[in-house]
This record gives sequence, C-alpha cells and structure tokens, in this order.
Amino acid sequence: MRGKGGRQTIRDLAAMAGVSISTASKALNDTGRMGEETRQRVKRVAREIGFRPNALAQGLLSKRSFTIGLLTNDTYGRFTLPVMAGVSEALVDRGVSVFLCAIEDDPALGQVHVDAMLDKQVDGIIATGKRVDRRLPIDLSDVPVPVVYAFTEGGPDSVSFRSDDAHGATLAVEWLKASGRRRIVHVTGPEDFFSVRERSGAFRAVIGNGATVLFGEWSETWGRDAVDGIWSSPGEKPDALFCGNDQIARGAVDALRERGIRVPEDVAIVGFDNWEIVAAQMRPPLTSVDMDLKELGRQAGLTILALAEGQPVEPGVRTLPCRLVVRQSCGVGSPETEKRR
Amino acid sequence: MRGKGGRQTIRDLAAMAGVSISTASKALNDTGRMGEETRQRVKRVAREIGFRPNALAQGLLSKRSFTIGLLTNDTYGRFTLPVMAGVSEALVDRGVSVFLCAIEDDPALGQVHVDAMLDKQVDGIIATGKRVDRRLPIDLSDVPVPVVYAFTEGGPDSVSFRSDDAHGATLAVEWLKASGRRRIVHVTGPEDFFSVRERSGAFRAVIGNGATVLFGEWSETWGRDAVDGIWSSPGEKPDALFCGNDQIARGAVDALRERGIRVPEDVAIVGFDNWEIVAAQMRPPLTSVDMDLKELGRQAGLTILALAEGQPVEPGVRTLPCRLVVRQSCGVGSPETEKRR
DNA sequence: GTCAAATGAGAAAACGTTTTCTCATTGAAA
DNA sequence: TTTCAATGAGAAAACGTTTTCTCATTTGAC
Repeated sequence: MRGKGGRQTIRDLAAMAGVSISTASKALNDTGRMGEETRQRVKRVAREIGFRPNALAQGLLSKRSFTIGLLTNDTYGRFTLPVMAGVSEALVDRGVSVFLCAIEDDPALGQVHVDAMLDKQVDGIIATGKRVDRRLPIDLSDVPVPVVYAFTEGGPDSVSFRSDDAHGATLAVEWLKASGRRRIVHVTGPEDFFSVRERSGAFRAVIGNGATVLFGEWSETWGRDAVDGIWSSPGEKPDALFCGNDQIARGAVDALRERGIRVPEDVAIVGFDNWEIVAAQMRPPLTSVDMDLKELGRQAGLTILALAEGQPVEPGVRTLPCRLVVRQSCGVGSPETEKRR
Repeated sequence: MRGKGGRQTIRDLAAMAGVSISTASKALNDTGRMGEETRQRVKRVAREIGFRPNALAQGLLSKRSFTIGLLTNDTYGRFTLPVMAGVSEALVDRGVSVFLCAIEDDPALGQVHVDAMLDKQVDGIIATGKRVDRRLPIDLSDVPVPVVYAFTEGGPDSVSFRSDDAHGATLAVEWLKASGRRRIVHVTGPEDFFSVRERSGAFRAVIGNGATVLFGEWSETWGRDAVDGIWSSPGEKPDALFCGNDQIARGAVDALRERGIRVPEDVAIVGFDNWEIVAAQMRPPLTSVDMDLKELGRQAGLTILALAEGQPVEPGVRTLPCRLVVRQSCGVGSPETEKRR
C-alpha cells in the first residue's frame, strides 16, 4: 500500500497516473488546463493510493502553514480548556492545526515557545489566560504575525475577546427579580478583579439604591462566612444571593442548609461560571451564569483566521453575551433550562 | 530591523556576511570546513539580524518536523490537563512543538485531526484520554509514525503509560494502618472501571480477610450515601475511609460532619486524585493520592521523542508510582507533606 | 488550404534549508 | 621546483509542492 520509505509523493502519483508532476498538481487543485478525462484519472489514482500532499512543502511555497499557536499561562484552570476546545473546533475544518503552548508564568519559557512557533511559521497566535485583566508574561505586540487575545488582557490596539460579565450579572439578577425575590445580596470575589467590578457594577445598576455587595475571596469558605455574617447580624435577611462564582455559591448553600434555611424556598441562589462539575452536582443543582467560553474560543479562532488571510479586523475589545443556566437553586423545579436575554 | 516582506532568510544572512548560502548554513550548524574567523562573522551577523531558520524548509529536507500531535478526547476533564502540561514541558526545550487535537468522542473528527497531523509530518503521536481502560474512538495502529498512549488504553503491541493505582492505594492504606487505624472501609466508584478494580484489589491485599469495599458512582452524593448506609446500620463503625476519588471523599466528610462525627479524630479520610481545588479547600484539607499525571505526560513526551529518533523502545504498559499528599483529614495536624514509598 | 485561437500537457523556477561535491589556494614535504 | 594533502569556500542537488511559461497539437473560421 505505502511506498517503502515515507509517504507517497506527488511524484509517485504522477508516475502512476502517467502524467507529469505539474499536471498531477493541477489536476488535484482543479487549476490549469487539461482534459477532463486526465483530471479524473489523476484524482482517482490519488484516491486509490491515499495521496495527501506534504503540508511542509505546501507551506514553504505558499507562506501559509495552516497552523496557529495557542499560548496559555493557565495550565490547570478550568477556563482555558473550553476556550481551547472552541478554538480547535473553529479551525479544524478549515484545515488549520493548533500548537498548544503552556508557558506557566515564565517569560523565558514564553519566549521560547513564541520563537518556536514563529520558526514553524504559524499564521497567527491566540493568547489566552486565566484572568481577563492580567497580561501574559510576554509581550506579543512585536511579533510578525497577527495576534488575538481571548480571556486575557491585550495591548492597546489589539483585538481581544472576553465575556460580557455585566450582561451575565444582569441576566442573573433580572431573573431573580422576575421570580419575585426582593432582597438580593451579591457575594463575590476580590474587588481588584475586573470581572468582579463588572459583575458588581451591573448588580448595583439593576438593584439600585441600597444594593449590598460583599467582596471576599473565590472560595467556599468565603461563601460560608458571608452567610454566617449576614444571618448572625440583626436586620432583615435576604431572600436571594447572587454569588460571584460557583464555589462561593456552594459554600453559601452549605452554610444555609446548616442553619436550616431552605434553598430555594427561603433563599434563592445563583452562581457564576457554570462549572458543571460543581453546579450540576450540588443539591439543589445550581442556577449559574455561563460565560460561553467555548464560543469565545470559536470567535477568537475565526478572527485569527481572518487576520491570517489578510482580511481587515477592527481592533478593540469584543464582549460576548453570557447565558443563564437555570437549575433548581432559584426556585424552578423544572428540568434544566437556559436564558439568554 | 526586519526585511520588508517576511523574515530574513539564510540568503539575506549570507549576503550580509559576505559568504555563500552554503557557507552560512555550515557556519551556523558548526559543520563543514571554513576559517574560524568566517564562522564567527556569520554567527555574529546572524545574531545581529535575529536570523532564525525556517522550520518548514528544514523539515522538508530532514523529514523531521520537530512537531508531535497530542490527541485527546477529554476536553473538559481534569486529567488530561496535567498530562498535556507534562508533555509540553518535556518537549519544549528539545525544540519540539505540540499539536493539540481535541476530538471529543467523534471518530470522524479524530480521523480529520490525525490526517491533518500526518499532512503536517508530525514525528509522532501521543494519545491521551480520560479513562485508562477505554480506547480513543480512532484506531492508531496503522499510522506511519510512532504512537504512545498515556492514560488511555493502547493496542496490544503499543507503548503505554498509566499510573500505578495499586501502588497509590497501598500507599494510602498503609499510611492509615501506620497511624493506628484498624477498621478501614473503601468507598469507591463503579466496578467496571479498571482503576477501581486496581485500587480495590490493592486495598483488599493490604487489609486481608474481611475487607469492606463499597462500589458506587464517582459523586459526592455516593460518598454521603455510603456514610449514611454504614452509620445507620448496626455493627462496629469504621475508623477510617479510603475513598475512590476526592469527590466521594468530600461527600463522605460532609455526611460525617452532619452526624457529628469528627474528622480526623473519629474517622480518618483519604481520597484519590489529589484534585487540588477540592482537596486543599476541604475542611479539613484532604489527604489524597496524587497520580502524578504531569510526570506521566513528561515520560510519554520523552518516549515519543526517543521513538521519533529511531531509538528502540520496548512495547508494553509502564506504570508510574503515585504520591500520597498528606493533609489534615487523616490526623496529621502538621503542614502538607508527601509520601512516596 | 491557411491562419489564429483554443486546448492539453510538460519544463522549469521557486520556496528556504542542508549536504555533498568540486575546485582553487595554501603549506609542507620531497 | 615538483607533488600532495590540507584548507577554505562556493556550486549544485535535493526535499515536495505550486505556478508560470512554453510548446505542440487540435479546432474552427475564413
């Protein structure tokens, strides 16, 4: 089936089809002039021997490698995985492959990876991280190929993508209000996170005067502590909590249960991130805002492709809408549903 | 700094250094014969203009692309991430880049990715998955490049890597025994998982007659249910639980706390997977078996490299030892420590 | 029957390297 | 001086494609 050495080259194909190399090439690419019979014969032989052109040779000539680099400093997190999957999905059927480069937070390692990618003639680079308001440890503004940023801070004139956290928060709070909750408290992460400010800002905008926002850390512990703090101090208690992430929500639900407070009857809970493995397994399952990171990755992939093909792309930050994945923690007994508006 | 078009080629370099292309090449690669002065001059100019050879051209000639493919069907899981990081880490400083291919469970998609990788002349393929006893949805036994399997089932004569779960389980149980626990119960996942059988087999081997193993699912709920089942039936209660993963452990700890049973004073708990985000945040922090997946990835990377270079590698399954990461859930109040033997 | 245009197909150059071969110059030994 | 080996460096082929030319043949119109 296969030649003794490596794979079949177009040379072999041409010989087998009884034509010249140039004719073989033109036949396969539907270019040039030749008899229809010849073209079909070449194609048939190509199919029979399973000929596939060597991408290295093609790239050398065309100066397009159909390869892009994906740089990430988030080796363990749950954010980049969906982004990567989205990028990969968007590009695979255009024949573009993705180099994965895990650079931790090491600038030297980052440089090594970037150099390697450029040596391999990537058509573009997607930078992605674990936090929307932090830059990667390496400067990409001078690389000679297009760059797109996804879920990480880009330079001033760069193209970047992030989720619209304000939209996500609005979705969550509007939903709680629509289901009759009136005293909603926002328990979230450290205020120096951009996304925390976005979410809390939107929360305040919807609630209006007297909105209560509690900043803390991204942990279950903080969720518990927040609940303990609220319920052990005097005054009217909330009938809903909008939590900054799913772990905080988890802690809050646990603390409420320990106090004998029912979720969702007494207090409705909404989380953020829709981290399935947590949100769906909680009892009750957690309603949560999904940032649709896979779609974000898809968009980033399509954009880097457009740039690589020379199409103009307006610089700036593009925000993608979130989805609210409704589960039982906010009072809807029905099976899982989804809200986008 | 850079030429008007793309990057500087060896042609430009040769012109600038006042030598021929061949001399330039030989100078850079420390091959061929030439005056030391010439060699240094070429190297200096190369450094000055930041010359880097085009890997596509090199690959075309050498038939080595310094590129490998990493195939995974685990897009969201927490297992492949460390494996990928390990692979990447092992290869980056040998100048080898990694193609990430997320194929879900779709054979067609898998074939597309494999074809794309072969077109791009990868030097080898690492297949990795989410379960050690399941195959990827695509057959790799016929690809014309070396293949290594990591954390997924390989073919009969393949090279594969997995963690030594029996060793991990032994480590855990020995540790519990050494700290004085006598009535240890194993609460674990579904018996049709290979790793479940490995772990429970080792558990039984260490405990001997009368070992209690409870099979269930990989969820917190099962952990709770198991505890409820044990403590609500008559008879002597365990003084330690060895759980099949960290989620089960988490459920067990929660259920124990609700019953007023103290961890670790009354019951010691050890988990499996050392899923940091769960294990370290639990209260008390969870002692857990770490499969050292990053090291597994590293080994897989080094092996595929050896194969790509034509070195002989014995086929078979290689198992890597686990580590026990000791935290407070099993009675050691001291800071986090680690056991390997 | 003549000529131009259309058609079919191959030759050759190009992409950016590495490597082998060739050749002129130098230095030393005879 | 002559001869040989060693030295320094360039020419050219090769890797596997694509693309631009070129050329011979056929077709059609007059």
